[in-house]
Amino acid sequence: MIKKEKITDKKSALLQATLTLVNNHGFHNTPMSKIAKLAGVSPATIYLYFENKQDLINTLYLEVKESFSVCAFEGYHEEMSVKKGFELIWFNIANYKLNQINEATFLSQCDNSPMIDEAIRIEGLKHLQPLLNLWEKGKKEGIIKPLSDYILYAFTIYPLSFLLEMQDRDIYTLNENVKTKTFQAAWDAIRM
Amino acid sequence: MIKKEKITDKKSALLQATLTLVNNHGFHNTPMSKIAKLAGVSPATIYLYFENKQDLINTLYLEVKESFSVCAFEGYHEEMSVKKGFELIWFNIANYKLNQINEATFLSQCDNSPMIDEAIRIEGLKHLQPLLNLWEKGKKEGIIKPLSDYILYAFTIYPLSFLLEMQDRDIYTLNENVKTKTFQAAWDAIRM
Amino acid sequence: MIKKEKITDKKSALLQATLTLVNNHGFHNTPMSKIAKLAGVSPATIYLYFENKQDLINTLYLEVKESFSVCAFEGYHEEMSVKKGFELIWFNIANYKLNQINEATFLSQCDNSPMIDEAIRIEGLKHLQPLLNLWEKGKKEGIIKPLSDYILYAFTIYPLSFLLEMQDRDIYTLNENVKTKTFQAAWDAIRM
Amino acid sequence: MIKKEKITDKKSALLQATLTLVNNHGFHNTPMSKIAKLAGVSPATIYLYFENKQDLINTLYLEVKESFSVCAFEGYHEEMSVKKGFELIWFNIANYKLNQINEATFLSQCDNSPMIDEAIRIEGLKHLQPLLNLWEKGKKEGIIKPLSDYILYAFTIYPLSFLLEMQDRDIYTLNENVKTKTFQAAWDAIRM
DNA sequence: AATGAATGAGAGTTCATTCAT
DNA sequence: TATGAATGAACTCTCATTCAT
Repeated sequence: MIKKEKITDKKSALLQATLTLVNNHGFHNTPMSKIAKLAGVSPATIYLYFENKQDLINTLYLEVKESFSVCAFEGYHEEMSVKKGFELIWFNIANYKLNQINEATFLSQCDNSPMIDEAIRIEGLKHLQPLLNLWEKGKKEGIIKPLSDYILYAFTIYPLSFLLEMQDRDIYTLNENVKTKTFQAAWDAIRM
Repeated sequence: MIKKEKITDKKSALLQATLTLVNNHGFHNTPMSKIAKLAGVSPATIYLYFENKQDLINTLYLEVKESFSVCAFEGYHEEMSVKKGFELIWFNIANYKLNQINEATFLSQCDNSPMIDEAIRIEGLKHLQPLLNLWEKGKKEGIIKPLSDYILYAFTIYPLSFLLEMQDRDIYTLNENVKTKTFQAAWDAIRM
Repeated sequence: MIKKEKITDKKSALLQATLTLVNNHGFHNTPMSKIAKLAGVSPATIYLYFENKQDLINTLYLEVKESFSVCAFEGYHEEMSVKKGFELIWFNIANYKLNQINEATFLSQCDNSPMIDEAIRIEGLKHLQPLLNLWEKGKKEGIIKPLSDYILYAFTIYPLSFLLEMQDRDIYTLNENVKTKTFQAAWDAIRM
Repeated sequence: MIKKEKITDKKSALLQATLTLVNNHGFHNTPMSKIAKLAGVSPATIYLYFENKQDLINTLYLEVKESFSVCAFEGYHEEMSVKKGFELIWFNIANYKLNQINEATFLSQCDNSPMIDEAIRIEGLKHLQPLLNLWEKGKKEGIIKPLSDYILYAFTIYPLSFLLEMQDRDIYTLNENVKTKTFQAAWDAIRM
């Protein structure tokens, strides 16, 4: 029992260290040696838990993406109305991005660079399916504009990445009041 | 005169080579030696025109950003109505992003990574001033929602980066008809 | 008793694994971890039976060399005539090299590389003493050319290593008929 | 001109250093860093002249093999009688192996290990063709035993490798007189 | 006796940058 | 101005060996 916990300890210490360092310096400016040092292990130890640097990043990506998805759809069920459902999901995502800053920043970096293997990236995309289903329903009901999912995503969820980045750089911070107004913009963009 | 042209030749050959290589392989997978080879010069020559790799990237970034700005505001003058002005600028930017794919991809890469020095990035932002002025006017006239410029940007211009990336990866392509509908989404997001 | 057998079990499993792996991948491409895995034990266990990698190899070398010697002189007794005795030993060795391919290949590899400690190598040579005695007798009787044992060895036994290697690489295989003719060559080389 | 000589200088210094170190410590105990040090250059410089360690070894192998072939067939022409031709070649090779000890030892090591790529090894074999032709002629004339070239090689040329090794280890040295007698053994092995 | 986890030392290789010409 | 040659520093990754259990 103690043993297993310890193992998990080291593996997650490594993942955590990677998250921090990649966020602050980028993938290519994060040598394995620094990850090891921050995690408090020897560089060689990394290779007990991960095949190589790419595998380490991929694993971290999928793990964070998973935690993101869980947050994104928390409290959501398919019987909800389109608007209510979308509102719930949007705020879930917004809160994740603006509160879990480290994780969100990391996902942003990954999604905007060839740092993650294409196959892994695609695997990570599956998590959004419920949102796509919701949009489908909304389009059928004439509530949402008949646009490609890519466009709907681009004008509702993707903008949050920009706001996250602004917040991360201490340029601009959203408070709760503004967040509600921002949701209105997102909803106006895609509603009929 | 001839001499100066020649110099310019080499410098811009280097910038062009950098653009191509960074786009295709990323900043850290683009060694100076390859840039030199593609530009047809010796690695040492790069250092006659640029201080170091970072300076080369910064210079390229500012140059491309400048060309982007010129496009963005082509045909625009401050007497235009808010809606007309915004429409013009939005389509200018959309066309730039979807047609000048190389330049746009490069800007996207830079804006989404710590590859560009913060100071330089801020300098690049100044170019958008006319758009910010337009929004200011729109807000005063009650045409545009009273939101921070960052939010307005996030929900109108920034989404184009996502669509550019989709197009770049051959996942989704916008035709003219859809582009018009997409503009509608952007406008709906920020109009009162 | 059971205990001792078990120990022997593990030790010989390790030796066997080493033989296989070194034959297939060479000394330096055979990590201790792979030896352990193939033998079904932990890497640390190796060090209960052997001081280090070098000791493991040395031990294996001497063991195989011993089995080789047993084969080489099977059925031989000093009362035999020089020719008969030499013929017996030569065929014994030839059959060993061409049939016990794994062991023979391993010996060949060891003998042709600085992989084995010099002291150990010399110890392994002692096993050939009966053959050297036979040659001594042959020289005295005027049946065998008065050449150094090194030369006699070089032109009778050593060539078999080359043929073994050819066979190992599927380049050339000796059948029984050719083997007899080959013995004739060996004998002609050293007989008066 | 000076420049080209310098280039050749460094490349051949590297090849020479490799020869020495591989001879003394084996391929896998010869790190690139030591090769560089012995050649008086930086490790990175090696990669200006060779693709990687394997390429360095391959190049050296082919170069030495070439010099060996030149020696082996010096003074030989196809009009010679079988015996005279064989004698010439055999002594050429013997002298090479016993005098150019470094080169010969290196070739021996390469030929007896998977250190050289198979394709390169095959390329190196072509050099022996004149000897094979000579044997063919000898077999037709009924002067040489009708045995496979592999066997003829094993009992005439290959034994020299053993003697070379003995000499290299200061165990046994051939003088001119003995060398002649040794030739007799080689010739007796394959003549009718 | 036996182990899985852990590691320090070192391997091959790359690259931004410099220097002699 | 322009260069090809050269390099020191740093990278990722491997492995013989050890240690706590």
